[in-house]
Amino acid sequence: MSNDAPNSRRRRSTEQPTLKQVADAAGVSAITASRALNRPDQVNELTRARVLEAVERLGYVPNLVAGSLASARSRFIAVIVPSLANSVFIEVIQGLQETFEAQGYQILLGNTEYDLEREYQLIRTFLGWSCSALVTAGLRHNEACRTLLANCDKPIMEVMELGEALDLNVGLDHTEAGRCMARHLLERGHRQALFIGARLAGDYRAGMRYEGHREVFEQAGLAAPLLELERGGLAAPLLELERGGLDAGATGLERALAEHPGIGAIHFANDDLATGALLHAQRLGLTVPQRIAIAGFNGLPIGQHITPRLTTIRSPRQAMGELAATAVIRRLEGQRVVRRQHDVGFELLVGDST
Amino acid sequence: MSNDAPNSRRRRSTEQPTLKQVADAAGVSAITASRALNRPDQVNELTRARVLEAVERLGYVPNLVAGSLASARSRFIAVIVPSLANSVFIEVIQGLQETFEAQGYQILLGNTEYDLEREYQLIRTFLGWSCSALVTAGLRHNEACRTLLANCDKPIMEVMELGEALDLNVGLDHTEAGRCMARHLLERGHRQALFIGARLAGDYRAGMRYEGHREVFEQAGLAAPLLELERGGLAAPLLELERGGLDAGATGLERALAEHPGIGAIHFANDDLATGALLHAQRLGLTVPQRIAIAGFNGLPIGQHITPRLTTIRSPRQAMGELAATAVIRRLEGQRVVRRQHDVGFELLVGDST
DNA sequence: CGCTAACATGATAGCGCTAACATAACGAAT
DNA sequence: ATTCGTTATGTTAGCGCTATCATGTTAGCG
Repeated sequence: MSNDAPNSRRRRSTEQPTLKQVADAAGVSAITASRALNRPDQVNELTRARVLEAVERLGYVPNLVAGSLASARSRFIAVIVPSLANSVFIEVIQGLQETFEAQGYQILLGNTEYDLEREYQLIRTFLGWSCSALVTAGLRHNEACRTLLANCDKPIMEVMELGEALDLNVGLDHTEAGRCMARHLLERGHRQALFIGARLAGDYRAGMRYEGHREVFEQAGLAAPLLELERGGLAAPLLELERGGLDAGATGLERALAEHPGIGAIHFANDDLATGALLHAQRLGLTVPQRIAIAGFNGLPIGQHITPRLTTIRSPRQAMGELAATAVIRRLEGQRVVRRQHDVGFELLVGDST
Repeated sequence: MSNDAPNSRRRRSTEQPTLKQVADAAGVSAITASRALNRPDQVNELTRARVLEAVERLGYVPNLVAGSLASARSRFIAVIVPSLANSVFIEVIQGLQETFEAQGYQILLGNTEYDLEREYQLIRTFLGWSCSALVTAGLRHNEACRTLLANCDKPIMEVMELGEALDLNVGLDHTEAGRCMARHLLERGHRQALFIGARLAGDYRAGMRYEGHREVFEQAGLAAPLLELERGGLAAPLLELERGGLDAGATGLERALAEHPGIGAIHFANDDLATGALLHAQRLGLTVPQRIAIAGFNGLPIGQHITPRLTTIRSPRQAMGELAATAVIRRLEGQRVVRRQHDVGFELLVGDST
């Protein structure tokens, strides 16, 4: 039928039908077929029906790579997190994914493993895929990253924490969260409180919570000792933390009792550690909160199911993802974004462990 | 210098430098620059150095979309899971991601939300991105999916469970796991055991475990009652399960006591439910395992930290992801894959709750 | 009846890269 | 000197799609 002259340099890879073949089958030009699929309102209804019928009949699957190249748009959203082992990031990803997928965007997930150089490489790769926007967990990047992000002229969304953002920012104030819990401990009469975290160089948001905690205690004229488990960055080989921190929490409690005999309360950097410690305290026969008070951070379900119920701080993580995605989508659709920065806040859950 | 005649139809979108510009800057042809970046061994060392220098100087970021179109390869791996809320899938994803990323592959994550039609749409999209391979959680697909997968001529890896797979398969035998736990319960003298699951139509692997459980009990001449919480598919709006099943486990215990007064043991479909029930039993003052024995499935850390320690079955989920990725990579690199099917097995963790 | 606007469709030329083939230079083997 | 193989590089022609501009067709209007 059509021009099948065996051109010397043909190199079609798959036998997948192309848009051209669909168009021929429907008796229209390629561009009309393209419009029938991507801009239905620009095409006559009957024409469109014929194209869709041909698509169905031939089993056509659009080549999105070619489409992206031609249009220089990709509907990819780069999402970069430091870890998948921490449920906190998973919940944010869930919120992002749900919202982006509903609008036809595809997430490209990158895991830096708490390595800023790795983040840079991921961003380069994702830019190479002409992603429409980038979402990163956290505000800390290395110099190369920051340059790349600043020059790429795409929406950048930084989530998890608030601060001096490159572009858009949805998160919460971790220092304030630390202050909040510290005030709660003081209110409950705990004058001797220890903050326990792990690898604060990597988990720097926990470090910010400690700063808030310290500020409050020092303003009250009290000491604010810190006990850091597995010091160092989170990129170091994982030990106890690998399994979610429950073991590390137990270890933390032991070390607290040994190294800070007078301590009456422990403010843990997260609920995993706090839960591990609480369960361990029960094994040791220590009453919580009478002998030792325990506080956490994150508001994980498990903390609200154990007895005594864990005092902790909950942040709306899934909502954070949803809000972030919504703001990015607004921007992509050309609407002016009113708020570049959005504080999602947090909630003190007063349990029976303090 | 070069031909800058203003062609009428120019439509370069970004100001990003192209490979051609890098090549010009390095004084070589575009293809040489391409080879310098992608096949370093095919290019003279000095030439390559000049190209890399130009890349650095111009801040060139390769356009992977164009590269994929030209080569009809994409280094994308489609990974399709039914949910991100369940840590079980996250762990598999972790194993996959780690292994694939190390080999330069990028994961495209899709979430079906337990909807087989959604799975079909995702697969179409991912095929449109010329993904190199597809990994799906589970063996159940609808007809359209199966057709698409069978005809796409790419490695297909099905993980989580073992059975009649389309291509490659890494997983474990859930029916056997159910049998294993049932035998354990019988050994411990529990003649009156109830299986509690939730939404078994969606979580059909739990249904398989129940089948194994039932088989063993019935062969012993015993009843194997089933209590299904929130009956229906997992795509239905989530209620208690939303928060991970701890609440649902408590509810399950209550209902078990009310509806099956004589029951002495409960075999839960997973550790979330079992942990929720165990903690609730403590609140109710029921001794575990004397008054009621509790078993789970998954081997989550929390189950091993509560008192009494939860009897459960652990499967190597991260390793499953790693093995699956390794097999897919082998296939992609043209090596013959010896085992199309790999049983990763499971491990009975005997705790103090049975 | 001509003029314009709105709609529907098509021809052409890229998007930025790489596969396939072509060429050149050089030493080793015949 | 001729042939061959190896290595390094270049020329050309796409990959499959869509942006851009052009054209045709119909309706609306004074």
